[in-house]
Amino acid sequence: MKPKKRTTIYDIAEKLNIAASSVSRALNNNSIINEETRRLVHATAAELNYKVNTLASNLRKGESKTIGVIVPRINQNFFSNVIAGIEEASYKKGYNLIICQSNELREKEIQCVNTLINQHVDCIVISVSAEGGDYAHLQSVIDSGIQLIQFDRVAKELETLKVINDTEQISMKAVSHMIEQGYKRIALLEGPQNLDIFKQRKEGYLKALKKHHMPVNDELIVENAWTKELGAEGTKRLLNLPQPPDAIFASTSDFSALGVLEVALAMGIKVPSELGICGYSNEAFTEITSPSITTIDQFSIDMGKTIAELFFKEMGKDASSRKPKTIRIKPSLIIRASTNRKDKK
Amino acid sequence: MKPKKRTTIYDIAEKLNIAASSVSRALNNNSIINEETRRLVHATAAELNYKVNTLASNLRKGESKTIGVIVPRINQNFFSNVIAGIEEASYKKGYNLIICQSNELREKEIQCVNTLINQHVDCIVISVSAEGGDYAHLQSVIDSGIQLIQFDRVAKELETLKVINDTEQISMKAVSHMIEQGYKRIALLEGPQNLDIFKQRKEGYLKALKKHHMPVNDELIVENAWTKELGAEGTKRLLNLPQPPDAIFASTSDFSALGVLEVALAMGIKVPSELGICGYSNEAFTEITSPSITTIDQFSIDMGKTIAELFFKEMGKDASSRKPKTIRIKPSLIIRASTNRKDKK
DNA sequence: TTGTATGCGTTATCAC
DNA sequence: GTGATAACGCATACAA
Repeated sequence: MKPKKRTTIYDIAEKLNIAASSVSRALNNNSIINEETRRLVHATAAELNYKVNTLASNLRKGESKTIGVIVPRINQNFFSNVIAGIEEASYKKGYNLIICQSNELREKEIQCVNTLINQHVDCIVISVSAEGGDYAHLQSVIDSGIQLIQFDRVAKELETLKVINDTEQISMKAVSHMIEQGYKRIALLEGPQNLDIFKQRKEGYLKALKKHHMPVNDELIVENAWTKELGAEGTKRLLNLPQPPDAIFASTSDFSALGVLEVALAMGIKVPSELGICGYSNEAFTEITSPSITTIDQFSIDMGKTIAELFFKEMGKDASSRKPKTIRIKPSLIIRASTNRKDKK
Repeated sequence: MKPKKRTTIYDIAEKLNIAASSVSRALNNNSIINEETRRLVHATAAELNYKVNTLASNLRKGESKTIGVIVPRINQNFFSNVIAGIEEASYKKGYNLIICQSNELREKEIQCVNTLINQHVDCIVISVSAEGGDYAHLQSVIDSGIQLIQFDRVAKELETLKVINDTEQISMKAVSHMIEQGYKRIALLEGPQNLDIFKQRKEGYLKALKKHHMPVNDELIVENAWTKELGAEGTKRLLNLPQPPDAIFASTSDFSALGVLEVALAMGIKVPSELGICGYSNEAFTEITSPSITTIDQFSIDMGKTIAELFFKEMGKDASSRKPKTIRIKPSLIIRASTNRKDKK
């Protein structure tokens, strides 16, 4: 036996001897419908266990009430928090989320974009993969008349809605904080420079040094150190220099900061007295390492909510009157033990 | 100007002076179609930037190629890992994920279920919220002919597909391990007993005690201690008993285990020599606390993949020939410093 | 207030 | 091989 056919508005109409359109109206509490038929329709719908077919409804209405989200990895704290934020805000408005992960691969990202366009989502929210390349696929989202919102890792050349952190400024603040703590040779672990956010973190680092009239030392800048392992590796190199750094800004992530910490402890280097460490993202574990790690909170859940709210605010406007717009969320420097050598008793 | 109408198969048909049905066939490389027209259609489709309307296609075909996932919280390590696993496996098969979070609320969970039924998803994957109550809404999923797969937190009375851990067994193993380490008074932090998984963890604890002929002591069992804060609170009470425990099995989560650790350290109690601690879930941070925390790895990403594979395997069968089936994934005890007092030098 | 007719974009079933 | 046509389930313009 085949799975039983689901009841439609026609089944209800037939049973009540009225037109399907009336059923539709009654169900949507739409036009001025007789209270009695409205009641009857609802009762019968419940009785027959009727469920709207959102597919059909959306097809007819030309909207999907769905937001597509593409992130490099779903199971990364920052991203899952953003997603949770988007979900919370959009659910209230009756919107659903379709989630895809690009796994940091351009090819998969393109596939995801196409799937979401095909699904006729009303909006695509994306944080681009690290692989880089051109953004023709994102342009085609815009061309399809679908609202595009970039967040965190954005392609800045694309004129879209963007929700980002004030990355450069907070990075500058973090490095300035280390300088004020008396650190003299501050190293940088940097991320892939084809992503703007990592460029900006580096820029903040450079500006802080400049502002405090400190020299920029290329041997203190380590490329592509954005995992715990790469961070650890870079740290070993740094600490074995003739003139090793006395602080490290792991601008890529808290994971690389953790790599730094582990290497330092293994080498018997005292944190924060001999080496200051600052990470990025405020991962849960930064609070509980010993010493705890200074880091930057990106307010990821808020970011998600902001994204959803931005979409709903811009939703009404039709494609041609859309203006690019950037919302900046001010991150916050969380000073912990790993850079705090002045307040120590 | 309204957002420009998207091109349909009719636009292609018109341009090539053939029937829309032929376009459809060509696009799907379906029935035996002339190679030349096939080529032409594909070329024109690309030229006009044609994108299928999955909504329409799905409506016609009566399937959605979509899997709905409901979890208490998206941004919780275990769940985001499971989701990542499901995504990875189902993406390959051309399936999309719609994600909802119940926020541990029964009411929202019911809403999520309804939304997903309305969306005509092909399968609903759920880990039920802690609030409990009856499972009529899940029954209605089954009644709608939608495949239902429960994981981790399952309602065992419902005859559905289930993917779970061997919870009781691994809990027993964890407690046995502590006993073998020489701990004599082992306390339990337990979770909401309306959820089977927490019942089973307790059961494992009890069985381990029994097996080793150790007394069960009710004052060593703390109810509802499933956050870091509640874990800490419970620990304070335990450690202030006339006869305090010398080990704590934080069966609810690593977060409560962390609460235990912090309280112990604050009270100057040495871990593991004076107090053994075992958590649950293998959160990233358990590896980097000092001492590192013994815990249980649930293989969450594998669990996600298993769920997706199970769905695809059962997919062909129609609703009436579906049999309940439970797949058990063997978790693994990860012994770390917090319970290891024998191997110490 | 209600019914009739039509279309959303596809695909499947016929004919030819 | 290809074309015409109906149908998926719903919502709306229009008529009544």
